[in-house]
Amino acid sequence: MDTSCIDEASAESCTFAGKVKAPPTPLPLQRMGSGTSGVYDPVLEPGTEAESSKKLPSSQYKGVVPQPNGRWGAQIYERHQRVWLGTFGEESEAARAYDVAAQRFRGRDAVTNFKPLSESDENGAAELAFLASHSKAEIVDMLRKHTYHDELTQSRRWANKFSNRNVTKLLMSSVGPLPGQINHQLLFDKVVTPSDVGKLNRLVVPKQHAEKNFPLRNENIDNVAVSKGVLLNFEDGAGKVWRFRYSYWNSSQSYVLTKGWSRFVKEKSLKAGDVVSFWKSNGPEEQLYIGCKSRSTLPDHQAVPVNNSPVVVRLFGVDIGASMAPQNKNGKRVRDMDLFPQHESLIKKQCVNAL
DNA sequence: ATTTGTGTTGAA
DNA sequence: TCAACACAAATG
Repeated sequence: MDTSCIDEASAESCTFAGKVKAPPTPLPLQRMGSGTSGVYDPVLEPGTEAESSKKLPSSQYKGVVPQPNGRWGAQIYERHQRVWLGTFGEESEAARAYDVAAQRFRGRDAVTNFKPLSESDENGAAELAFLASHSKAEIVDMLRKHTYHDELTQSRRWANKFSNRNVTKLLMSSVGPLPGQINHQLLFDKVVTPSDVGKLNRLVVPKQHAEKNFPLRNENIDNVAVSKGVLLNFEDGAGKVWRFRYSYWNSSQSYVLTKGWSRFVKEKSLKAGDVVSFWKSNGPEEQLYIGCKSRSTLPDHQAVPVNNSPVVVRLFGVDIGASMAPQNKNGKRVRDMDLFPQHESLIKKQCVNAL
């Protein structure tokens, strides 16, 4: 594959790098793209296309394409590249495969063919958690091998032994709350500065995010904004609650987390450049969460690399860290996940398992 | 011999 | 981003 497009950094520059098709190939010209060409639905319909070995019947579903042999292929696009999701006998089956991929790749607001998963529904929540606990590559692999349903069912087995709340915590401890996708909404990330982890014992909360997410009741006394500050509780991935004093510093005109912050920095071994993330639960409780990762935001939390807490490793019944062995239960060969190179192997430090 | 799924392109 | 088309690579 195009290994030149492995990480975000080279994203743009690699678009077609190293693959330069010599001459734009003077192809047999006139070839139209999308089926919008003329009319395609009218006459040729189900079953009757037998005679037409010409045009393949386009699918009514998104992400589904016809195969020469009458079967259906599913595909989804990710950063200018097609990710093949496999072939299926039923058009709707391919459509469902697309839906699964779409929700894993694009989150809750992905456009789907059928009813999207809902966290409000018991099974929906379980499936979302399942999706969240597997890398894109793993999900795609399951779809291509048609083992998604089985694996999902299997995961529900052990999941039932835990309360939803605990499952949520465990998931967070392994991959983080999955911004915008599952039960927690990402409020914002901040790459901590040297002073955020230095002797000042405070974290500057970007004004924009502070005012939007952490409203501070400022009583205006005599035209002077006065704020006593408040205590905010944040839960980390391990379920530990951190209490920080949150206030506004007139001197520097900035919002800060002070008392309690240094302990967090110390325990998580936060270093300048690491990323601290803040989430809130979607429910009515409005619980706040905090987590951190080393270095810049990972594009896709992905399968958690190397140092997982042993607890997590056992959790999913699959080896999260070392992408599943390149072979499924059927013992069939798997064209390994050099599929989408991505950047699943970035190494993280303490922050990860501390999450 | 078939089927999968990649290469490519035009359109949105 | 997406799907249509052609056809080479992968499978049985």
